[in-house]
Amino acid sequence: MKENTGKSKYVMLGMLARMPLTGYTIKKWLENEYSHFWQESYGQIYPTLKTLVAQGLAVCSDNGEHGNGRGQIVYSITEAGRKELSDWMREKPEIEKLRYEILLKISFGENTESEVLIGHLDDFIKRNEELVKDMNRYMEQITQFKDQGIDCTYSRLTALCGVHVYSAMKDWAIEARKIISEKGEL
Amino acid sequence: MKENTGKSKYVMLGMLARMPLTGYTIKKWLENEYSHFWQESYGQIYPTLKTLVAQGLAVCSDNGEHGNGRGQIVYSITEAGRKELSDWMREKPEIEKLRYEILLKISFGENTESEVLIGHLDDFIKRNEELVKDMNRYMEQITQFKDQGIDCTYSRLTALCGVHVYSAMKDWAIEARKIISEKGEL
DNA sequence: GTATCCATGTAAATGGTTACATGATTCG
DNA sequence: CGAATCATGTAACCATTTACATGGATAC
Repeated sequence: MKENTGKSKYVMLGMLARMPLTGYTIKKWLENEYSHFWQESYGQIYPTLKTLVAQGLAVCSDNGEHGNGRGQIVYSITEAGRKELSDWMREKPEIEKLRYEILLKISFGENTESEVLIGHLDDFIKRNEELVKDMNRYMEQITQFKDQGIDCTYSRLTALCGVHVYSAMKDWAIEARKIISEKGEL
Repeated sequence: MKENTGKSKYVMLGMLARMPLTGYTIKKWLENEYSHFWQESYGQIYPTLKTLVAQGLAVCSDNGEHGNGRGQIVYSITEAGRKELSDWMREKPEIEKLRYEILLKISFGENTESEVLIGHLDDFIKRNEELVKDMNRYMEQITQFKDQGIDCTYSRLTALCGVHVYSAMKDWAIEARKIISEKGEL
C-alpha cells in the first residue's frame, strides 16, 4: 500500500476532526471553502481515507449499514487520528512552492506583443476581483454563524488572507498593465 | 520518450530565447531570479533540454568542442523554438493551484494551542519580510542595468509582484496573529 | 591535497490528476 | 423517464523531487 507521506492525509484528518464525513462531502467542502489555497481530487481522497482506516486514524461505517439509503461511507476520526493531527499541527509548515504561469509569461514578455500581455493581465485582474468578492461574501456568511454562537475565527482568517493576497495581486496587475501599455506607446 | 507537456519546456525556451545557456546556469538563474514564483530541479532540466533538441526547438554544442575546458553543453534556441515559445505566450495562462500549508494549519487551528499558531505566524512574518527585502534589493539592481541602457521592464514587474504579494502576506499574518492572541486571552 | 564549486546525468519514488466505470437517488 | 446529482472507486498517466553517481576545475 502507498505510504501517503503527503499532506492530503492531514487535510482529511483536519476535516474529520470537526465531524464525521463522507469522501464526497469532503470534496464538496474543499471546493467551497478551501479551493483558494488547497485542492484535492477524488483520486487522492478515497485512497487516503482507506489508508487512514488501515492506520487506525479513522473508522468508517461499513458500506451497507448507512443512514439515508445511499452507498455512503461515513468516516470518523479516532483518538489516534487526533493525536496524529495535533502532532502535525506543531510541525513547521513547509515553504510553499509557487508556480504562477502569468509571471512566467510576463517575465518572458519580450517574446510577444504588449497586447497579448495586456490581455492576460486583464483576465487576471477580473479573476482576482471576483476572488476578493468571493472572500468577502464568505466572510459575511461566517459573521452570521458567529451571531449564532458558532466560533469561526480560523475559517475567517483564511478568507481574510485571500482578501489581502487577491487585492495585492489585482493592484499589481493594474500597475503592470499600466507600465506595459506606456512602454508600448513609445 | 517522455512527451513533456508541462511548463518546464517553455521555461527553458524562455531562458534560451535571451542567450545560449547550459543546464547548470539555467538552474542558477532560476534560483536567483525566479525562485519566488517558479522552480525546477535538475531532474527536470536536463531531460527537458534533451527533448528540446529532439524536437528541433534547440541545438546544443556537442560535449567536447566546448568553450572553457569544462564538460559544459551549451544550448541555443532555434527558429522553431522561438515560434513554439511565441505560440505559448499567446495561450491563456492556467489558473494557479496553490497549496499554502500555513493556511491549512490556521484553518484547523482548534486542534492545537494558540501559541503554536502564533509561532508559525511569527516565522511566516519574518520570512515574508525577508522576501520583500529581497525583491526590493533585486529591483534596485535592475535599475542599475536600466541606467546602462538595458531594458529589464519585465523582470522588474515580476519582482514588483513579489513586493505586493509578500507585503500582503505579512500584513495578513500580523493581523491574524493579533486576532489569535486576543482570542487566547479571553 | 582537499574542499568546494562547476557540470551532467539518471533511476526510483512520490505526488497528483484525469479519465473512466458503476450504480443509486432525486427532481422535474 | 430522463437528467442531474450523489457517491465510490481505480488504473493509467503525468509531473516532479530525491538521492545518487561521476568527474573536472578552481581556490586555499
